[in-house]
Order: sequence, then structure tokens, then C-alpha cells
Amino acid sequence: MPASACVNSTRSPTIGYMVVSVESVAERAGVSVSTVSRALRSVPGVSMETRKRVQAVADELGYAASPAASRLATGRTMTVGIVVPVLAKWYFGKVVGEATHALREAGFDVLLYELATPGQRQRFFATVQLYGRTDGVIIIALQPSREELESLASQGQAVALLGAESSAAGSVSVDNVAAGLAAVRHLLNLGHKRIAFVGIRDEEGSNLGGVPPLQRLRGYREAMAEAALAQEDVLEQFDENSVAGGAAAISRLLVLKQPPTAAFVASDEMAFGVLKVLRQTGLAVPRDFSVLGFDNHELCDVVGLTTMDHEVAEQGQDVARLLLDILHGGHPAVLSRSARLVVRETTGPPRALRTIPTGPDSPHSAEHFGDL
Amino acid sequence: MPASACVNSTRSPTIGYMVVSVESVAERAGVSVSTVSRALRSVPGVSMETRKRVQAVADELGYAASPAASRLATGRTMTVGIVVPVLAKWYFGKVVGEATHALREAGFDVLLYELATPGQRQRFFATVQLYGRTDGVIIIALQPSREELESLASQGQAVALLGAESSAAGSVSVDNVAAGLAAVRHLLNLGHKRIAFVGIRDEEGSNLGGVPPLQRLRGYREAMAEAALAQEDVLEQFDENSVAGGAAAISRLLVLKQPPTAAFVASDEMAFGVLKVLRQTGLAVPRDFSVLGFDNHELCDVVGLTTMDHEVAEQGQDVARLLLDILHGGHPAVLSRSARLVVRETTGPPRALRTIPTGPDSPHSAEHFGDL
DNA sequence: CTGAAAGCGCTTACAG
DNA sequence: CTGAAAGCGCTTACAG
Repeated sequence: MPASACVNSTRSPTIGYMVVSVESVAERAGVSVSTVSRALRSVPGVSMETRKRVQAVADELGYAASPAASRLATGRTMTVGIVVPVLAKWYFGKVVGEATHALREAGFDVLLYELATPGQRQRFFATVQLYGRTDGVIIIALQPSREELESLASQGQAVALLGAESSAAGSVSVDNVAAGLAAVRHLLNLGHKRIAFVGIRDEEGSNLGGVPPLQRLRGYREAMAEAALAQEDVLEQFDENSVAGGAAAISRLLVLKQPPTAAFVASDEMAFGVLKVLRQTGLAVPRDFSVLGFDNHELCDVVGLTTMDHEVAEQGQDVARLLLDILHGGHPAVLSRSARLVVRETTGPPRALRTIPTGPDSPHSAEHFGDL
Repeated sequence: MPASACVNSTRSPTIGYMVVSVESVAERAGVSVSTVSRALRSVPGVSMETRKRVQAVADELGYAASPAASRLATGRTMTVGIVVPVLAKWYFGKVVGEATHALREAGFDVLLYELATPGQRQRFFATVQLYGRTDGVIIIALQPSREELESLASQGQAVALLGAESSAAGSVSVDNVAAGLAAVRHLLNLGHKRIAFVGIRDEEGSNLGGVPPLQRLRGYREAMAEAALAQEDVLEQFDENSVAGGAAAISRLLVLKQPPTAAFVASDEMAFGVLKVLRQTGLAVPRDFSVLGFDNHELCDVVGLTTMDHEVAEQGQDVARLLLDILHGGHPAVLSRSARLVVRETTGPPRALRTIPTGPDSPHSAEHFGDL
């Protein structure tokens, strides 16, 4: 190769693209590869002048260090994994999008792991997946067991959880018990007595639920107990977290001998299904039935769904920041957020109270709209 | 190290997790590292017996080859990048989820690139991002320029496009012109004459639009021309691809001196916004106004939105398969899908035709429901 | 501030 | 079928 050929352009017979290595840059800049490496990574101990010259040559040649080589040499991947049950749901897409943004901002690549089935989850944790691939991992809406967390640790992973808790990892979660309580209190204040809970069922060990849905149920039960209302199993219906699941659950509730007059639904998507069935059944909302969802899904506004907002975008940013802190040597932190009620148009007093505003059966009638 | 210590357990002072290398496996299995490497990757030239023994030892030790080292040695990353404008929209989440699934199934990792702003897009293409990081990239809803594609090629990337076309890459797209035509014909057949188009505006070069929305507009225009209907600029309204954007667009249409009686909306999310405003304005759908969307968003069913389905899940699988084909040495293929009308409850004959079913002004009245 | 050299952990001709 | 050795392209003590 002639001395003037500074770019070490290797053309493989099959591939055929150009590779620029440290050596090319070093050669043209008239320094050693060590200096190039140091100059380009802003490592102290390089004169300003040299740094600039090297940078200029690198830019000119379009040089970028081979990630594989850097990783092998440093042991750091500058990559974070995100584990999520499913992407095509608004909550998960939002959270992953926000986390990804924060991570890339901080110079990390993000590797996506969609664990939609119990089998996928099992395989993920049963084999060495992350070692050498990522420096840390964000796990969304999955409660890893102690063994699973240990496996991740043995693979050198920092871990941050969203919607799950553990003493061994950073975590951000929402106070779902309090949120459930607040949601049901809103319905109680409106005068409802037969209030149903529509929850998320973990389909044969599927990962779509996690802990939060269970906490929302606890909040519901606490609120009912607080109001000294009988709790009937039949008023708690569980199904998959989808429009269809919500539709199925409300259908089961409507055929009860004593159907409820309101429902607290553990996710907005299920609540959309509830609304759909209500509409098809000819029941007016909220005149005949009140519906309260959870998430503050971006489409709530379209159908006027009253819901619990838990700052989904912020959750994604938080969990990314938490992981970055750990990666930067900090201790795993635990963050908790609270949800707030967003009243729209699907909740109101029960029918009975509308016709007999201050009858003896409605002691709360004066304060029905207290929180509207 | 005593001979019995077969696991090369390096404990770094700061990190402190265990690393199992080829050498550990080789030592314990009583073979060379070359043999371990070959045995574990099913490379021909290893006896069945040796292969099994090595495999057993590897399993026992929990060995997994260091990706960085493999990549450096082979030059292949076994990783694919997915570039998407935004994850938190149903269409993109769905497509990315499906593609990711197919890719991981084929043994590839997936790296996520969310390019939400023109600045991010520009930066992505202006610098060497993918070289050594991925073997190929799937680009969704972005039309890369020739230079951008050349840059990717020079970084050794195979590329597959979704919702864009190029002779230099594999691509899957939908015949959006035909879809737009079919959508508007449906409205024409119902008897509408003043039909609006609500389209996606590329916010100052944002990437959220791409080519498909423009093709839908072309389909609209062709259908209007076909019906010999005057095309007024004012009937074409563009806004951002969101509920708010749709709401803004329909608001502008409703204040026209001669407002339309129907709208073909380039995305379901915008159509949801249209529906919302219509409801707030007190206009009944479809009695007073017909709305036809695009995507067959999973929530269409909830509000009864008539729309164009373009098999979103399949698009994601297709584009992944296309890229895998190229990665396996195949030629870049071009796939085209067609959309189909899904009639629900937001489209019907215009008000005039309902009151005067067979008046002189409604020549199509007999066939209004022909395609329902 | 700079450079020569070892080493990161694999894969793969090459030789046997 | 198996092994010794070179090489992938960086980074980083170490020496100057």
C-alpha cells in the first residue's frame, strides 16, 4: 500500500464496504493509535492541538471506533436492555419510547426484548442472554423472582424495575393501592353502592399483569370496606388486558341478578371494552352506568373516559434515570409515584339518585359532586 | 490456579461477577478452544461425541460466548436496527413488535432507534451510527434519500424499508393510492358529494408522515376526479397525526360556508379526533357526517369507526423477513400489500339523501348500501 | 504529552 | 476430527 493511502480500505469480496480503523487515522494524523484513542474519547492527557488534529482527521475519514473492539477492550457495552411484555399497547409503547429517549441521550444503545408469553419469559431467564450484550436492563411490568435477579446480577447487569419491587434492584412504581382507593371513593361519593371491579387476569402465567393490577384490587377492597359495603366475589371480574377482555368482563356483570351501577376498571383499554358493550346494550353512560378506568390513555379524551392518571411518560424517564444512576456507580433507588383522578364524562350518580335526589336511600346525595 | 478449578472465575474488584470463557470450557472438557468454538456453533468437523461432551460442559458452566469477541472475530453482529419515528403510536408499536418477534426468532438482537424529530433524523444519518453495531436495519415510515441509503451501505448495512420505496433496498408497502380510491368511492357510493380529506402534515420536516399519507391524498383526488366532482383546496386539511390534529382539521372544515358531509381521514388516530369534535358539536355520526379512517386501529371497534385495514401486523413480519432474506444472501425484494375497507358505523348516506331517498339530486340512491 | 505492547475473548485458515 | 497460532480493532497500564 502506498504511503499516501491513508485510509485502510479493506474490501472484502462478499461485503464490499469501507472500513476505517484507528490505524488509518493515526497514520494520517501522524500520531500513534494510543493517542488517537485517547484524543477521540476526551481522555485527559492529550494536548489540545493534537486532540484537534486527530478529531479533524477522524471526521474527514468518517471514523467511528468499532463497538465490538471497544467492548472487548473495556468490558462495557454502553448498551441497555429493555424487557417488556408487549410493545403494541399504549402504556408499554409510551414507557419504552420515553426510556429509550433518555437512554440514547445518555449515550446508550437500547436492545429490545419482548417477552409476550410465559415460554419466552422462561427462556429469557433460563439462559445467559444479557452477559456481554448489555450493561444493565430495565424490566417493565414483570416481577422477577430472586433467582432471576441473581442470574441477572451474575451476568453483570444493573437492573431497574418498573411496576415491580425488589430490594436487589432500583425500581419505580405507582402507589396503586392508594390509586384504587381514590378511584372507588370517587364512585362512592357519587352515591354508588354496587361497584364492580374489572381486573387484569394473568393468562396462565402470561406476563401482562404484574403486581400493579393486584394492588388496584386491594385499593378497591379497602374502599368498599371503608364504606362498609358488602364485598361479593361476583362483583370482581377478571379478564385479559384488552378491549375484548373488558367487554367480556362487563358482559358477565350485566347479567347478574343484582348488577352493579358502576365499575372501576384496572386499565383503560379494558374500560374501552366496557364502554363498547354498554353502548351496544343500550345503557347510557353515566346515566345508567358509571365507568372509571386506569392509565389516562391518550384516547380517553375521545370517549370521555374518567380515569386515573399515573404519569406514564414520567415513569419511563424515571426508570431510565434510575438505571443510569446505578450504571454511574450510584445505589439502586426506589421511586414511588402517585396517581390522580381525571374526571371526564363516564362517571356520575347512579340512576336512582338522579330521580330521587334527596331520598332516604341516598344519604350522600348532597356531596355527590364534591370531587367533580 | 489448581487443576480442579475449571471455571476461570475472574472477580474484578469493582464489578464482581463471574465470567466463563472458552478456555474454562476447553480445559474442563479436555479439548482445545478451537474445538469448543466449533462444537458449540454446530460447525461441521467435530465428532458427535466431542460435541456432546463440550455442550454438556458448557451447559454446566453456564457458558455463553462473549458477543463482543465473536463480533470482532467474525465481523457479524447478529443484530438488526429498527428505526421508527415514535413508538407510542399503535401502528408503530404493532409493527415494531411484530418485526422484533420475527427477528429474535431468527437469532438476531434488535436495537431500537426512535427518530422523533428532524434533528434526530439528521444526526442519525450524518454520523456513523450503525457500523459494527448492526448487520442491517429496518426503516419505518421514513423515506431515506439516496445519500442516506449510500451512507448505510457504506456502513455495511442491509436495509429494508416499510412505507417507503427505493431501488437500493428491500421494501414493503401498501398500495395507498388504491386504498384512498377505495375509501373515497365508498363515500361517493353512499351519495356524498362534498367529501373532505384530512391528511397528515409533516411538521416542519418531522418524520411522522412519510410517503403513504401523500398517496392516500392522491387516491382521494383520483376518486373525486373520477366522480367529476370539483376539488377545492379548502376541502383538503392537513394537521399532525394525532387526535388533536384530527380535531383541529375537522374544526376548520366545519366552519366552511359549504361544509363537507363526509371526510376521509388519513389515520385512525386523527379520525378519533374528528369523531370527538363532531360529538362535541352535536353532529350525529353518520346521520349528519360520515367519517372514514385509515389503519384499522385496535380501538376502531370501540367507537365503530369505518376504516381501511392494511394488515399492520403482517407488514411488520414482512419487512423483517425481507431483511433476513437479504442478510442470508438474497436479493432485496419489493413487496406490496393492498388495503381493504372495513365498514362499521361511522359512514352512511348524507342527510339530504335520508330525507329525500330518491330525489333528482341523488342518482346513486339505489346503490348507497351496495358495499356495506 | 506520547508511544510500544499486551490483552480483551473469540473464530478460522492452516497444518497435522 | 483436532490443535496451535494469528488476527479481529480497540484500550490501557507502563515506560519514557
